[in-house]
Amino acid sequence: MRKAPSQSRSKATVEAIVEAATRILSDLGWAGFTTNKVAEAAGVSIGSYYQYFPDKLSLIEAIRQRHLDDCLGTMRTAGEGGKPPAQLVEDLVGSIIAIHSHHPGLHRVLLDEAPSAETFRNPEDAFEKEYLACYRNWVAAYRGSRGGASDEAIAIILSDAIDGVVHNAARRGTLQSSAVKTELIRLVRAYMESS
Amino acid sequence: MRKAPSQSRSKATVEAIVEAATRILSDLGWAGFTTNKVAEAAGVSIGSYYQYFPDKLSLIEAIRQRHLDDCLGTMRTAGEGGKPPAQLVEDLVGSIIAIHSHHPGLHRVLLDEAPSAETFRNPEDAFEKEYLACYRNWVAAYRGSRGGASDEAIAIILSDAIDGVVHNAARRGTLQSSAVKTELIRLVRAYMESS
Amino acid sequence: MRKAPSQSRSKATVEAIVEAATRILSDLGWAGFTTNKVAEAAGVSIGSYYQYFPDKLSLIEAIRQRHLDDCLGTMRTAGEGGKPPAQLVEDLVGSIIAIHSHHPGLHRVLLDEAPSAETFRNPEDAFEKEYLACYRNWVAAYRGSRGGASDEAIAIILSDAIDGVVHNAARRGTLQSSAVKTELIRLVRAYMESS
Amino acid sequence: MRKAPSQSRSKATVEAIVEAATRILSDLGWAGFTTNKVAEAAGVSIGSYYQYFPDKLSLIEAIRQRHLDDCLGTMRTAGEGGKPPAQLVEDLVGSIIAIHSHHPGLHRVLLDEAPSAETFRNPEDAFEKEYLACYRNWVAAYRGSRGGASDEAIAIILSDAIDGVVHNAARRGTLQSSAVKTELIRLVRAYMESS
DNA sequence: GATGAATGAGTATTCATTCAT
DNA sequence: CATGAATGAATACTCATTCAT
Repeated sequence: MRKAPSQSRSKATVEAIVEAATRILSDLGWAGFTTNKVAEAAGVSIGSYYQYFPDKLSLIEAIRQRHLDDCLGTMRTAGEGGKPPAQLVEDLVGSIIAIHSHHPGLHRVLLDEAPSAETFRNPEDAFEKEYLACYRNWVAAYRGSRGGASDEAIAIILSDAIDGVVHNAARRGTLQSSAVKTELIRLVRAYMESS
Repeated sequence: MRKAPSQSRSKATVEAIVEAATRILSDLGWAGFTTNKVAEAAGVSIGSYYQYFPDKLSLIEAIRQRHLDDCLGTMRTAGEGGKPPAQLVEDLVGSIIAIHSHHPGLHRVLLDEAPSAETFRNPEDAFEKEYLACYRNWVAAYRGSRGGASDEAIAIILSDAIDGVVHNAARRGTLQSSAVKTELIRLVRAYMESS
Repeated sequence: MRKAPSQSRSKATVEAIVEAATRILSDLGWAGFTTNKVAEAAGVSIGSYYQYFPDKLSLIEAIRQRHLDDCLGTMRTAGEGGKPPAQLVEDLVGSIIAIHSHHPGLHRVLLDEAPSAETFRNPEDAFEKEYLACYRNWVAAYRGSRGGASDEAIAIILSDAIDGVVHNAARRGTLQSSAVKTELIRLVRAYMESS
Repeated sequence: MRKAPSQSRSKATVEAIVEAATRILSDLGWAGFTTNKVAEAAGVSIGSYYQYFPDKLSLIEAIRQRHLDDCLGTMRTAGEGGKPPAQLVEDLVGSIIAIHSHHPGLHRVLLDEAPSAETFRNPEDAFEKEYLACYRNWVAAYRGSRGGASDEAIAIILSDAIDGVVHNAARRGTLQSSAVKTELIRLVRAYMESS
């Protein structure tokens, strides 16, 4: 972002922009997503848009970031509190599905239409590092002292498999299907308990 | 595609266009991918391009289709010939990894930058149907007569999980890592053998 | 220029653009000079404009270049043919005044409003080098073997003084005044004949 | 200017703005010269800027005016005190060169990039009138009662020739070269003493 | 008087696509 | 069939200027 909104007036402006953008992206897709249209929908002048966002991409990134923050928040809490492993899996899967259920249309656009920044799925990225660290802790807590591959290798495979199942279900609009949740849980448990 | 290339000269033209497009997409990314540039790189006039492709999207789809055909081919053969289940998994995973290793740069672009047609991951799409059917057969062959979720539900989860692991590894450039293959095999086996 | 106009159709296009630009610059000044307006006035689409000119500045440069070519042409011929010095001066001054009389409004805009390229009055520039060389020859032919400053130093002062007199007269619209010509000739002769 | 700064605080504000503007123009050129940037560099809000300057052009004019005032000051004193003609020329040329040596980068921008007001080199303009009057007096004092063109015609030619030599030297960065000064003096003397 | 958030008209430039030759 | 000159709708982004606080 070009400039941090300090006063409450500007905070509202930024909020309105992000919300309008989410709506437009959801409803019209990437093709209908123009900075002028976003500003208008937000009830804000195009000039105000560029006070806070240096360009078009940075708005997409801001939206993506909010989603990533949600995911990270879930990961941080899902591992807390010494629950039994079975519960751990159910909570994690449930949370991730819940997060991706908020704006179903948005995810398809974000995944398949909007261009991604360089940092997307880049292991050097700060978010990716912390996200993976959460998974690593979670894996360590789950598997106990069983042998085999490193926590990190398992964390990556697990994270990517869940990512694939959840995102593709979101694309198909079947994220609410109970079968998806049940089977995903079964998948995770089976993998975690294998040798 | 606008018209099927019947003569051999036409076939060569189409081939040249698709190859040039693949190269440009790989090297310059979606941003550098313009129809005029593709035509020039293919040694063809822009007018000729539009003889064979009705628009820009159809070229992307043609490229994607080649990849999907590869995947389908693998799925068709991977399930053949009454191999033992353990072998079945190894062959499948190995083939999918091999397919995605051909143009590493291209996949990242296709996944994260290029827009997808409506048919992408659409269950109504002919490719999706056949692809899923392969998985279903494969699942049926593997699991035997165990109870639980339907073959279809399992096939979808499995396909999506593999998709997630393989595509994210391709994005990171770690597709050749042996840990990816080993763990992916373990994931599939564990899931297939669970209750 | 982005691309040389090879066919006669495209040559006409480029010509129409440059002419329309000259007219607009002359009539509306730099403020009214937009690429879209130029294209429209030239009876050409904005797309055609950008086939031949990479940006807005390059069109200004093209116009300036034509003027510089005129000046250079004059300098090349003004020194030819062993005329007596007195005649030399009169021909030179007359030609320069004539060149600047073609589009009186244009010069004021080009000088005082339009941005100049890096090469403007840059001694490293090819045009500047050749232009100065002409002046040097001319000075050498005029002064004979008199001592004093180098031909080059004299050429620069002379060129700059003429430049100042002619351009300021053009700005004021007094270029046609016979006093300007008479006195400029007197200035040049006096300088050339001084010790 | 919108209003004369009467209090000392206001004077300081105006001063800070003009100085910041000079610096920015010098360092970043006309392209980097924006009212917001100038205000920020001056440590003043953009709102305050518009208290003192009605628009952007007036700031440029203020900067130019300071330079013109310098020139006029020089002209006023250069002609005083019954010096011998030879001394007169040397003082005049020396002063003009000195004035243009203060901000070399600024002059190139002011001459070649910044747009000029309608008053620029406009004979109706008060500055132009007074400046020319100085030159006329100076010419009259120098030439004595020799015949020929009017004092005014000579004054214009002289002023423009000096303008050309000095400004072009400033553009090239050769204003400090002693040859420029020597030859310019020689040019003026030769012209004044001819016929 | 001072502030700085907000404004919005204005413009250069791209690139998929057409069609006369 | 091939060519490539021409098209023009569409859009990101700037920056001088205003005015509510």
